[in-house]
Amino acid sequence: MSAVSPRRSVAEARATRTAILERGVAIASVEGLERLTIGRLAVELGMSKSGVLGHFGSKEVLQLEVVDEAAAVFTREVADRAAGAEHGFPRLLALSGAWVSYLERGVFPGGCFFTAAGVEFDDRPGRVRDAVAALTGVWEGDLRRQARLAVEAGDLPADTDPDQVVFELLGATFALNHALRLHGDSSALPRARRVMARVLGHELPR
Amino acid sequence: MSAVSPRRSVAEARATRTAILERGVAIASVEGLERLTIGRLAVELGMSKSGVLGHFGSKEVLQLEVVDEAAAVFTREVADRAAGAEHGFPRLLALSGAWVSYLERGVFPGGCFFTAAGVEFDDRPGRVRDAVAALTGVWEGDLRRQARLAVEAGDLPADTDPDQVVFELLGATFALNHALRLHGDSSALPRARRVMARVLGHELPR
DNA sequence: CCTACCGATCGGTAGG
DNA sequence: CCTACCGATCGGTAGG
Repeated sequence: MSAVSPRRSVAEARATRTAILERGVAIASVEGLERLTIGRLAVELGMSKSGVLGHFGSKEVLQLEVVDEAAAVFTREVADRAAGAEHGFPRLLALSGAWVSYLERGVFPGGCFFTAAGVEFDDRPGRVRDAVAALTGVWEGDLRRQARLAVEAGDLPADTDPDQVVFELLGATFALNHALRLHGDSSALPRARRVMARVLGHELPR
Repeated sequence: MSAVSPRRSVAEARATRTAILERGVAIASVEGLERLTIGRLAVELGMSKSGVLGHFGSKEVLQLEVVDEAAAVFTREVADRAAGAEHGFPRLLALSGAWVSYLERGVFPGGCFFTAAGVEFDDRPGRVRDAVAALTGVWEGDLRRQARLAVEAGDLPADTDPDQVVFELLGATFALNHALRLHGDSSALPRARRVMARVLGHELPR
């Protein structure tokens, strides 16, 4: 009979690590990356604190890995859903629709993970802040690129500022997340779609 | 000779209380209402923990008073600056301009207090969440009322949805706060003004 | 992966 | 307004 707790196989260790990160993303989206504590993860997963910590070495590394896991979820639930659309205007439209759908579906139990993490860490220097800012920046850069391509292809007016487009799409999702989470007001969903449709000059796909 | 520390006068106690709240608002805007700890306030103000706590009785009451103090600052720095404009369209325009100016001036050291508090508490039931949601709701209601008056006066198109106007103004300020705080990107200031000017059909006052 | 432990800090109380 | 203290929890380490 093999021992029950110590010395798990590599595959088992990896499964444990995944379970920690998935639970961590859920906790952090609801209560923030700071309230994601090692002891709490340990209790919820039926492990010891040092068992949890052993996978990461420090809380900061745990936070960084949770941020990366959240980015993987966002990519899967938003970007990948638009991957079938051609670059430029069709992709921009598909990304916008998938972005609203991601909030509508409540992919993270606490709303948009990156909205929460951005506000939580924007004034705290460190690796977590840098990671959140970089990932957000990549997403905004992707959108900007699609907007630029759409202008070049003549699908958006020639005087369209791609940065302005990204700014307005971001604003719509922030305002939507706010209405849904703080006020429980789902009537903001068509409002967000309406803003995006106006910015892009076209109805969003569902 | 009167004693140096215990038994302050009523006026002195009130001054101490004000100092605690002002420091508390600053800390909370940067690091959040949760990291606003009694011990930290005590150290920064050169007091004992129980000296700080004695003014409020519990951390939750301290947080509620800090939220109220932040609301007073917001009223002074935004709403009051537009109080000279007539109700309806002029007021809506003045409020929007003052709102962007409030973010540009960096009234709170950590950016918009209510954006931060809203995201921090939106998924945590309790009195703090209720207070933040209520204050935000009052502000949104004020804006909606001015938008409605503007429609009734014919200053905004008759088919304008006041809720949509408020949603888009909110989005502009959320996106602006995000760009300023997370990316240090002040080029978002004219973008926010541009969004608002389009929503209102008129340039913002400075 | 565990137990056992560390110093630091949390919110809060007793008593003056 | 203070000192002195409480139990709980924090991140993290030693050693297996």
